[in-house]
Amino acid sequence: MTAKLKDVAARAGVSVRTVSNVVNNASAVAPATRERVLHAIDELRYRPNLAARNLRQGRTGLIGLAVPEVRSPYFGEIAELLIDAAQDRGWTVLIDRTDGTAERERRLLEGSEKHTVDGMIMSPWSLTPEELGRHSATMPLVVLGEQETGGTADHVAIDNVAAAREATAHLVALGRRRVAAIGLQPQLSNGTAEQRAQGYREGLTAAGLPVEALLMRTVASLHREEGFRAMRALLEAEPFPDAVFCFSDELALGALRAVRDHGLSVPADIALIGFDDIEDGRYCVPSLATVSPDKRQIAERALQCLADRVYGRLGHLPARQVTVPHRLIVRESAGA
Amino acid sequence: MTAKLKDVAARAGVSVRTVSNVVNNASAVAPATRERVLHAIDELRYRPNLAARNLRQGRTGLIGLAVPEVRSPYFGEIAELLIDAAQDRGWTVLIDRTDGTAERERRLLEGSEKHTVDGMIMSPWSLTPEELGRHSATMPLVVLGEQETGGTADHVAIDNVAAAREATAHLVALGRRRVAAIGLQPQLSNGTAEQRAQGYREGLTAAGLPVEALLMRTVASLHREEGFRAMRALLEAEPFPDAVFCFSDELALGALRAVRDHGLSVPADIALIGFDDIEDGRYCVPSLATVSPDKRQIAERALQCLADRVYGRLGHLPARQVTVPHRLIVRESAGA
DNA sequence: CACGATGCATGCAACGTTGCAAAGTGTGAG
DNA sequence: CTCACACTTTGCAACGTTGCATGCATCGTG
Repeated sequence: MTAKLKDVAARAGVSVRTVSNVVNNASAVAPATRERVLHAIDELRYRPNLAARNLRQGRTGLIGLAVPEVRSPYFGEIAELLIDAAQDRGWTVLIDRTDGTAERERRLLEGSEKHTVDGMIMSPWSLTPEELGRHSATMPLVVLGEQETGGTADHVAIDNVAAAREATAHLVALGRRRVAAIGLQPQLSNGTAEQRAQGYREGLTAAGLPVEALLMRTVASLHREEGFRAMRALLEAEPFPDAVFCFSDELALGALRAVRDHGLSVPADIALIGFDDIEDGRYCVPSLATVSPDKRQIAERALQCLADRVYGRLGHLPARQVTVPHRLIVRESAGA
Repeated sequence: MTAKLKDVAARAGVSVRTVSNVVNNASAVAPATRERVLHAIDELRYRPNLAARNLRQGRTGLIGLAVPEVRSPYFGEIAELLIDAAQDRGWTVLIDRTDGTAERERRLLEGSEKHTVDGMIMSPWSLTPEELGRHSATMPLVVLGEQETGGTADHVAIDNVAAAREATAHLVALGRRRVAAIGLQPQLSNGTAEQRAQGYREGLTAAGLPVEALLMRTVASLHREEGFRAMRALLEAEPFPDAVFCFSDELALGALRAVRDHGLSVPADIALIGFDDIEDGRYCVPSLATVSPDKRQIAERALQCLADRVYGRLGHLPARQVTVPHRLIVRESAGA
């Protein structure tokens, strides 16, 4: 059995309350007493029982992070940054994976109401904005990568439309005329893909190029396989695109492989730009041009929003929309 | 304020205790009563307060997972599999990142004694076996990827020596005579690198080849950059190696890039084999040969061990050593 | 009909901590 | 010498849940 406050108190010859005061250095404690208590704590290897503390205080020190998948490089990096930022604020992060299914996303939001976590950061995939908004009434919620949600959930994201427009514009600036897009997901209520598609169309239109349905490929996920599959489909139809804007770096890596398998060269025959700036893109051959969201700032701002809601009066703040900067990183795959 | 048992009890016109019985379907409850209680629970949107439950029961339903980094593909995949396996057992996984520093590893083990988690799974990097053993006395601990630890911690790992030997033997079987190794970490107490080095040496010796110090490169981490750096160093000295066994796929991906930058071809000029079988290796160009540990089984066995310790009497079982199978996957980078 | 067995429901206490209010101690000013 | 005041310490209650023991019907059996 582990030592508890009572044991420490007995050992140090003071009241339970005084030990608690020392542990939390709340209220004034005489230096001599503090010394004695600390010594007792050390001797008995006392560790506060978090369950009891949480019960008493009504907070758990845990926040939930729900992402479609942990192993994806993008979410992995985001998760790591969030954990750091959380630690600075004394929080521990509970990571959960939604697989991108509406059912798991819903279940997590409901489960998060079991007082397990003080708040939740979610990167939704299938859930409708309305549903997200409904839950934010019950518990502090920050949504990543999604705009325009009802309710009181805060939102942290980059300007996806602008980012996609810039990426497309860059490909056009290279002299490419048949710029394809891989990554549309019309079946999802998640608006991110639609925003990037919108930016892509705007980029083409601004350059006076037509928007061709045949150059826009839908995918079932943002994984390499899907990029591979979509690129192969593009290559089967004549004429080829001479550039492709992929809605994620992983899609781009899959596409890259398909182009090489087809005996063509990147960027000579087909230029590629991805999205997310994952580490792999910096080391593959050729290195991958990409749109780089400021991930550190995403993590920082998301936690700031959450802290405001958890410590401020819940529901008092209106929903906030935080836009984080991004930049286009030109590497070999797009003519660097 | 959220509803509690008392509120539900009042609503349903029964005692608090009966509601608790319904929630946990413990003890017999008359169908009619159960119905009434469930209805009240639904109306009030009651959710059990985990902090209170944990305090009462002395368990938290959380287990800790400490890995050097979350964003690394290998640990990301392992984490995901562990989360699945944990969920099957009603556990939630709390992921923590150690950065591979002894200080953070130590802090996590100590922190895990705050009754936050029921047990811990750790992939140690810098901590000495003795230190790990010491903590396993206080809390159920399962160690991944490390052998020969004192104390009562269980160990789950593949046979690293054999795996490295096989990888080396394969390169030799391709006709390569100057087989280098990238990934030694003599400064670490973590034994994994040493075991792989041992297997590498055995593989060379078995083929009648000399073990050359100049062909064995140390690294500071298992990241791409380090693989890149180490490979460049190997290329600067004449004569080149004609094959390289990297102690991780990430090292191999960095090395691959260095070889290409140097104007050489993989596998024609230099064959490469990595370790871990991460997803990236299947899609890069050329695809990466690798040693593939059975990750699913690692996760499954680790959780089995932990469950045995948490639910069985702590400390009653002697330390167990579980060896999980692996296999060599030959892809383009090693002559497929 | 009496009695024990069974099924169902309940009240009390406790898990380890902290908020609150108040008690005790000592110091300096009036 | 007394009183006000600051400093330090304390006891009690409560957070929401479940283990334990027990009460109260009802039922089946001898």
